[in-house]
Amino acid sequence: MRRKPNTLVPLELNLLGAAVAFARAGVEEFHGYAIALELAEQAEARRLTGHGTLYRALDRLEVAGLLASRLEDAEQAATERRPRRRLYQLTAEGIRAAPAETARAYVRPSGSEPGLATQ
Amino acid sequence: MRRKPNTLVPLELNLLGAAVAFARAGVEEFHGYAIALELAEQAEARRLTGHGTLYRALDRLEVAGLLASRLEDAEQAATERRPRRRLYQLTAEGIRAAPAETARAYVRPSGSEPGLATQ
DNA sequence: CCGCCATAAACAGCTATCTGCGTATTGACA
DNA sequence: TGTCAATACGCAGATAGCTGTTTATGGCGG
Repeated sequence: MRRKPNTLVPLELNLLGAAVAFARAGVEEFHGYAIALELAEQAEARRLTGHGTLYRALDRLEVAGLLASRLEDAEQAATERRPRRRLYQLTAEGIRAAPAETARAYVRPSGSEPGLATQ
Repeated sequence: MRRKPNTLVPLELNLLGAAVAFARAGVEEFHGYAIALELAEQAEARRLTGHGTLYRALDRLEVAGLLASRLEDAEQAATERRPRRRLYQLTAEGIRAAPAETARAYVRPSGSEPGLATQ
């Protein structure tokens, strides 16, 4: 797809928007599978079958410095009897890179909350 | 299946035999997926579709005190980029409970193939 | 001896992340 | 403008372990 430097492909914009939406909702960190479910539920965007595309896009965003990731606490995963998650967080650069419309485009009005729930 | 106390069902005997075989081969600890692959390869026993049956049988053996398990080191799994394993080990009681024939039955000597052209 | 029922086994699917491979798309350049 | 190459995307499946639901089976009471 020979990408133009310093641009984001639609899926990346989408994910960045999702990250902003999470942040607005007070969720500092999110993981790939959560986004996969979200996208599947909204039936929006691609199917992301197998989630391979999604995880690779998240990787790219991290490499680009727009997201930062850490592995979740191992004990947490163990007590909840599930695989360990990789938790992503918006960086300052990521916030800058996400245009307002992108975030709005993702948030998709259900009732539309005008005020920003901070932090 | 209303089991008679202090007996093992075939699958459990099979797993116990596998554990003995591993121990004989110098492998102190093994994990469920490894056994699943082993069984699938040998095309022996049941299909164990989804591995659910296998993991439940391992659980039963642990509850019965014939196996002991621990979660693998989280860093180990992380550096190898795979889910964390549960590592099983024979207990003294497990060794006692595994009759010699069971172990031999599992090991299946690969030395002698009577008339079968391998494929 | 036969039916009841506890439970093992089979089938299906979830939770998470990641890799390999073929195809589609797109930016760059001639 | 058309071609080429880089790369995103979609599909498939690997890696591990675990749960829910139905079906099969075997021990035991009557």
